[in-house]
Amino acid sequence: MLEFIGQIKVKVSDKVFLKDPDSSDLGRSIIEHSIQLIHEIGFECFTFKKLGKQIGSPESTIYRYFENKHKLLLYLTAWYWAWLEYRLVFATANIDSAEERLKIAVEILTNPIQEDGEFAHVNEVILNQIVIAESFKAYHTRNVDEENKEGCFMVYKKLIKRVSEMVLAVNPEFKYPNTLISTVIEGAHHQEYFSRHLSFLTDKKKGEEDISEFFTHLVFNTIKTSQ
Amino acid sequence: MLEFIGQIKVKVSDKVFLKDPDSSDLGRSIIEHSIQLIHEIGFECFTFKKLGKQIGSPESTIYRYFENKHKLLLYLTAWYWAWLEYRLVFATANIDSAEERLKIAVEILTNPIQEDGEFAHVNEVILNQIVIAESFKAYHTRNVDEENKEGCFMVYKKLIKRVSEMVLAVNPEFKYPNTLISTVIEGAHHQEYFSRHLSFLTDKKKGEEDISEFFTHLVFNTIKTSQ
DNA sequence: GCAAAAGCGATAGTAATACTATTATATTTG
DNA sequence: CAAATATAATAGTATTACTATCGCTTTTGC
Repeated sequence: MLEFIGQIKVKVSDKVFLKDPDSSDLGRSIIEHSIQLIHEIGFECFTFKKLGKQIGSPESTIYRYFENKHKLLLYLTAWYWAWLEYRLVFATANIDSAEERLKIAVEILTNPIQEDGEFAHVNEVILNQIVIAESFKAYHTRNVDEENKEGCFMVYKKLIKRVSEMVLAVNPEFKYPNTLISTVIEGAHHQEYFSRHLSFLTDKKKGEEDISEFFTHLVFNTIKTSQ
Repeated sequence: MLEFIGQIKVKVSDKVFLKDPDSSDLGRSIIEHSIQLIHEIGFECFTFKKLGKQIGSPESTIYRYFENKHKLLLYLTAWYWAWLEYRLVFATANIDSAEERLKIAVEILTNPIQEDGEFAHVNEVILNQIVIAESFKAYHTRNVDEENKEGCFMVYKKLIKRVSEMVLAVNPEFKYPNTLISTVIEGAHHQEYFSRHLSFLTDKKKGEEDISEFFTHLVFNTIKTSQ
C-alpha cells in the first residue's frame, strides 16, 4: 500500500513544490494543517502567515516547500485526484462487465467521500470539501497554459483518461468520452456546492445521495443511444 | 427594445451596486472598460486603480458605483444572464412544439456568442469570455449565502427556472430539471474553457461547434428515457 | 434664478497581503 | 568532525483594497 502512495507522489510534477512535503514531518504538518485551515477560512483568506501560526513556524519556512499558496492548492488537488484514481483502480479490479465497471466508476466520482484511514496527515472528507469549493481556482488562472505544460495537471489527466477508456469499452463509437467524464466530475462537485449554497441551481437536497443516481442515468443514456 | 433593457436592469438587485452604472456616461464607461480590462489582464490582476487609469478617473470615483471589484463582477454576470434570457425569450416565442423550444434553448445556452449591437457599452462576445473564465468567482466566495439572500443571483435563478420549465414541458415526470440545466450551462462554459487550456478534459476542438450537439443529445436522452 | 445637494477629481493615508532577504542556530550527512 | 542542509527569527518591500477628506462643478428643486 505504501508503495502506492509513493506512486501517487511521483505522479505530481516536481514543479508543484520546491521541496517534497511528504519527505519530512514539517512538510506533512504543512499539508495536514493547510487542509484544516483552508477549509475553515477559505482559500482567499488563507495565508502562509496564518498557516505558520498553526504549525508554529514562520511563513518563510513554508515558502521553502511551496513557491506560493497557489502551488500548494495545486498539490492538494493533485493529491486528491491521485487518491481518487487509486480508489477507482481497487474498486473496478476483477470486474468483468464493462457496464458494471463504468457504473462503479461513476459512483466513485459522484458519491460522497468516506474517510480513508490510510493516510494519516490527510483528512479526505475535508479535502473533498476543499476540492468542491476551491479546485477550479487551481486551473482558472493566467498561468494555466504554462502550468499545464509543466505537467501540473498530469494526475487529473490520467484519471480522466482511465474513465474515458471505460466509456469506450461500453460503446467504442461514442464521440465525446472526455467531455462526458469531465462534465460528470465537475458537475457532481458543482451540484454538491449548489445544494449547500445556491439551491435554485439543483434538485439535490442536502445530505441526500440522489446526485449519483442522476449522473449514472445521464452517462448510460448518453452513451448507449446512437446519435 | 430600450424598455427591455430597463427590465434587465431592474432584475439586478440594488445590492450589487451603490449607484446604477447605467444612469450616467461615467457609469457606462466603467462597465465598458471593465469588460475590456478584465478580459485583457484577468479578474485577479484587475484593480479599480488600473480601471481608473483607463477611464481617466481616480479609483475613489469607481468606488462610488461599486463597493468593490467583486460586486462589479456580480453586476457583469447578472447583466449577462439577463441578456441571455432576453435572447431566449425572443428565440422561443411563437414556437408551438415543446421539444423544439427546448432544443432552441439548449442551443442558445451552449453555442458561441454573436455580438449584439443593441447595447453600445457592452461587448457581448468578450463578456461571454469573462463569464466563461471568471463567473464562478462570482459565487464561490465566503459571502455566497449572504449575497444569495440579498438577491444578487435572482437573474440567474430566473433563467434556470425558465429553461427548467421547458424541460418539464417535454417530460413532466423528470425529477432533475434544475440539476440538468445548471449542468448544461456550467458544463458548456467549462468545455469551452477546457478546449482552450486543458484539452485533455474535452473532445471539443478550438473553433468547432460540436459542443452544442453533445449537450442537445445529452439533454434529450436524459429526459426522454424513463428511469 | 438661486441655494442645496449630488457628482466628480485629486490627494493622502492605512492595514493586510504576498512575498524576499538576511542572519543565526540546530541538525543531519558524508 | 567538517560541511551542507533545515529551520527559526526578524526585517523589509511593493502592491492591493480600500477609506477619508477637500474643493470644484454640475444638477435639481422650489
